[in-house]
Amino acid sequence: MARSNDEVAALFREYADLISITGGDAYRARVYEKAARSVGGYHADVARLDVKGLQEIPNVGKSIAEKILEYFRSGSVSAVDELRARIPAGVRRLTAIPTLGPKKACLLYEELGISSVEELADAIHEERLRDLKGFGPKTEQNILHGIELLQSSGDRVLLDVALDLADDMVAALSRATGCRRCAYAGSLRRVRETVGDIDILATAEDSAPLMRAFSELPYVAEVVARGETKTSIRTTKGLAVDLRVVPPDSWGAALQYFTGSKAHNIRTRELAVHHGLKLSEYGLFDIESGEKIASETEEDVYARLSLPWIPPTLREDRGEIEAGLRGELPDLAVESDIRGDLHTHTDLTDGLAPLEEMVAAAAERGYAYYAITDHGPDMAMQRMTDERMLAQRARVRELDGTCGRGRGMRLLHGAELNIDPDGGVDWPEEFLAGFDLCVASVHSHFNQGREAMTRRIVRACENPYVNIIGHPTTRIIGKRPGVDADLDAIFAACARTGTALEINAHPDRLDLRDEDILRARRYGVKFAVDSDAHATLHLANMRYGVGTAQRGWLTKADLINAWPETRLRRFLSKGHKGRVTRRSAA
DNA sequence: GCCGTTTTCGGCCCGACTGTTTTCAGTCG
Repeated sequence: MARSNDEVAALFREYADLISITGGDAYRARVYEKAARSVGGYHADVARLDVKGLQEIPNVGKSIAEKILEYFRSGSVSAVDELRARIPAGVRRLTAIPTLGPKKACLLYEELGISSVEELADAIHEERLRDLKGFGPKTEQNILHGIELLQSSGDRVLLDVALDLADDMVAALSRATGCRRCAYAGSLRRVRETVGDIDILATAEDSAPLMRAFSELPYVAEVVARGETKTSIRTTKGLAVDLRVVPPDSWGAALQYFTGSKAHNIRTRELAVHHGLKLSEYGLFDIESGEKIASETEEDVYARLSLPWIPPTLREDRGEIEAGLRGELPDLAVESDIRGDLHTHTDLTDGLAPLEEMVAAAAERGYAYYAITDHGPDMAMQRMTDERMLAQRARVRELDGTCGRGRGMRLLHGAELNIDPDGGVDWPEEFLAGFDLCVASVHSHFNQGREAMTRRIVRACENPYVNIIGHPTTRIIGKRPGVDADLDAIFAACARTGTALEINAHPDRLDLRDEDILRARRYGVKFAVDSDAHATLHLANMRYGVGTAQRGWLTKADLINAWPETRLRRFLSKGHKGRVTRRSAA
């Protein structure tokens, strides 16, 4: 079930689209888009706010506040219903076709009555678009091609896939003649969990050799647009990539511009206007004199807008501009702050590498501590027994303090428990007390009702030996939605019981996701960024988890695995004695 | 329809590329 904020956001996005399609005031449409974003990202449940509370949400004024109230009172908003009655839903769907926007969609509907993607394809084949103003043969082709792309759903790709490709492209372009600097920007630099297209930025006096090198990369399937400063291609796997080339002294302004997000850029450009300046990818200019004020580095550009440099992971217009102006940007956690990984597996259960190899690989990463957390017996196929677990523990104790910097890497013996449908876990408390820490996760029965699922996870938090809720929503990006649970109730339970929420760093999961982290931190919850590694190579996924933590505005104080070992052990004791004694004995 | 260290009314981000338009509108990011 969607959060009520998400329902309202979707409604306003639809309303904004309908306003555009019906040729309504473009500024009004934009206001609804902005309100949709603000509501979607707002921490409090809009269903529980009154007019006054609603108007405290940015971009929500009296009129929009009243529409929100109307929605929760009657289940619909009459203004939206009126436009829906005028424009079939299929017309809005037309605007999902690349190169086809609201204006063309409106014309197609009004002149030809076209109200679905299928009807549009038929109309083109029957040559019925021929005498429509603004539609030529090339437009027809582009629409047909766009429909193909839409139907083969040029989906967003996962962060790790896009990053590998981008690294490769940047390396290739950096070798091209005349390339001064080259880097990827866009959502990839902001470490979004999926990437719709890759933006690459380069500087050169002459762009031609770079554009040529770009078009000739081996995995280019199609050159979509080709200009002097911008070339767009589509890869053989359907991923869109843009290359922008600007003069060398525009590097900072261009990097700022192409890193986005769109909403963040709009805010920074508005800020520029308030300073009597104009901001573009070429620099920050004085409007009156046309003089260039800043352009060489991002720091320069932000500084002239009275802002500190804003880390790319924060650039989503989620309050970073306001925080920057107040000098209150968080000191974000970085990968080198991570002192250890608290959720990893070995070949004792479903991991690929033996304990010794995992420990050696962890030591290689310079960790101060490292936890081994294989599955408990509830995951029947793993054939875990008390004996096997205790034997592993003995071996972990032997290896403890034999690896890493100065042989000082401490090993923690833990388990990844399974949270059963009632909220119970694999072992009784007596046995759990022997572990240094326990991660507990949902692995089955994903479709329990919201209440039962919430109760289930809250009960796991209340277990005195459960320290971390692993991949809290169990979503798999693009494949399985997160469980339906009252996350706010779970966040409150975590804060109350001293249970950390995991930020699972596997690029398929990234669970919790950034928006939920933003909400959870308001409850005072602590987090653990874990790789959930099942092989030595997976330990390096930590970078994606840290990026996600940054997108959730977390500092190292928020991450239990960025804490010194003593502080971590105290947290793991959850206020009871058992675990703390083991620690002091060690 | 929202918003305010230029404003409670009059603004509202900026530029590139494409296609069809002989001067610019539409779309995109």
